[in-house]
Amino acid sequence: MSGQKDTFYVTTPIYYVNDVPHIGHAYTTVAADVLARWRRLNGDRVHFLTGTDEHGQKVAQAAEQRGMSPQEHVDDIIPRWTELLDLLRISNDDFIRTTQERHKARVQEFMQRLFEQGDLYKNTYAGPYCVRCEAYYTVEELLDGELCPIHKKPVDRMEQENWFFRLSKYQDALLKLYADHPEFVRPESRLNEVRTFVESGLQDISASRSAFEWGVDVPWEPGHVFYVWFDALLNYVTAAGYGADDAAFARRWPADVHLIGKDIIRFHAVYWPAMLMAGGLDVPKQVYAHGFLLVGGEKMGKSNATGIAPATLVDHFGVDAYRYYFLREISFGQDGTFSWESMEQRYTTDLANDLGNLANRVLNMVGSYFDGVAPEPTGEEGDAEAALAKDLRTAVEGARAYDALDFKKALEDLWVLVGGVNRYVEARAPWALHKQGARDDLARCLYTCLDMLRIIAVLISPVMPDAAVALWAKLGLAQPLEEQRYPDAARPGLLPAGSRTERGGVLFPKLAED
RNA sequence: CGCGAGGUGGAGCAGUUCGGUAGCUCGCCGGGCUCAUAACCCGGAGGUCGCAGGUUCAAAUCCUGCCCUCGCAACCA
Repeated sequence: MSGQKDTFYVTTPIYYVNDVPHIGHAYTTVAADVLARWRRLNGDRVHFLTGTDEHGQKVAQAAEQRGMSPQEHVDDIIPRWTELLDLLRISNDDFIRTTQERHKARVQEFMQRLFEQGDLYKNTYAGPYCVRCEAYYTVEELLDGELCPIHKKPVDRMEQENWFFRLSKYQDALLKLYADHPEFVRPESRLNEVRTFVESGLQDISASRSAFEWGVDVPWEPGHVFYVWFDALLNYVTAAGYGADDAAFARRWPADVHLIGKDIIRFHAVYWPAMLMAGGLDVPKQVYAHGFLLVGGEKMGKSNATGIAPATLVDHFGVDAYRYYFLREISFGQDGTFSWESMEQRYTTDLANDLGNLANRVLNMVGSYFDGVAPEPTGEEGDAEAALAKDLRTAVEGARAYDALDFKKALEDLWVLVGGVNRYVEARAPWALHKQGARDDLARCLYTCLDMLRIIAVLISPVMPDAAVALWAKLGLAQPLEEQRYPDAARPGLLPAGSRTERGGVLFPKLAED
């Protein structure tokens, strides 16, 4: 019974099960996975959660159209999401579905508590309502005064008796949270946005729906289900063991970081901490909102998003390149543009030419000059080694940028080392040393190259797990890659001389012309 | 006066917190090397850092005003 938090807990949003997975979903999920793998590399105990949001009116309607029960429907389409995780090598420790009993029962308990302490009250809400959006609109928001601004379809007039959450009661507590813990919302510009919103005055929000049944039942009010956001947000605690496994929950909660897209920041940075305060739980340490992916210069929507399924890109570029591209190309907190051309360029330049070719040329020389056995580094070190040592420091220190979710910086700094080893090879010209018969210098040079490749394999492993393992295998290292720890494994000289390396088999083959 | 983000060589970006040689990738030009996936390495051309003022010995970086682009503006993820 430690009762102490000792686990790094990272989450993605739970994805709306009716959606078709697109690169936006994959972006958040990959980033969370890289963070999880990075913390594991640091020796932390990690709990990485993702999952699906399966309630709501649209799900029920989709099911009805297919002549299925809602549960049959979601069970049927859930593989879309689990396949995405496999496709992208996501190392989540748990996968929550909001239709699971472990979730629903705990949601009811949590909300019952809010009800009993008076944080929920009954009121009537009336207004224009779009069924497809599952949302009320104000008259001003409607197109021509009668059409849903998103679906361009006529809206219904809806009047519901709803249960409301006293969000307004937590306004001051939220402002205190932002003041005391500015790191609660990242990047900083998002915090400013959130603070301004809260300062402008919070209204209570409805927490239940009575027009349909597909949701978590409100225990004290038959015919009502909880509004899907209350249901959905609570996944972060129900999946961590809240109310079911107190020991596990204590080790995990509060979450270290909720990774989200900037579109849902209000729910995570305002409603969610207010709910937790009401429920007597700690708020998460951080909500990190990343930017949007733009496609063809436009905000990604359903139309252009579905045109580029993650699977299409993975088929063409491979899973490692997929993961690498989005994190290297785009500043995580900001919007970024996806294009097929830039992805091709990243692949060819960074992966095939710089890294893949480096591994290939080094392993080839070790094969030719030392029969594939890593030599003892007998020769003296010189200026070339000193320059390389500087690049190594850049890469090793740069890796800490993973902690700030600055993937771009971490990878940029790592590629300083990749370039550095290429420069080192040029400076030492091992092919010339071989011709001169300078065996000691040649051994020093190629040992150093192999040792640097070992470190590179460790440092790329959070981002490119498959490529890291492949490179690790080529180096003939006996100790498993997953047992390596940062920063110890990034110290030079740890590659055992005598390792049997393997030539041939290209890490990142040139893309086929098409 | 709604809020926020962005406007840096041909393209895409970093740098702006704590002012002081304008950096990276790609593209272009020239050279080197030959171990390697025609890959790698070196050098070069190219920018009044949106505009106009101000502070300062010194501003992409601080202050003021303005212009342009894009999001958000309460229950659609």
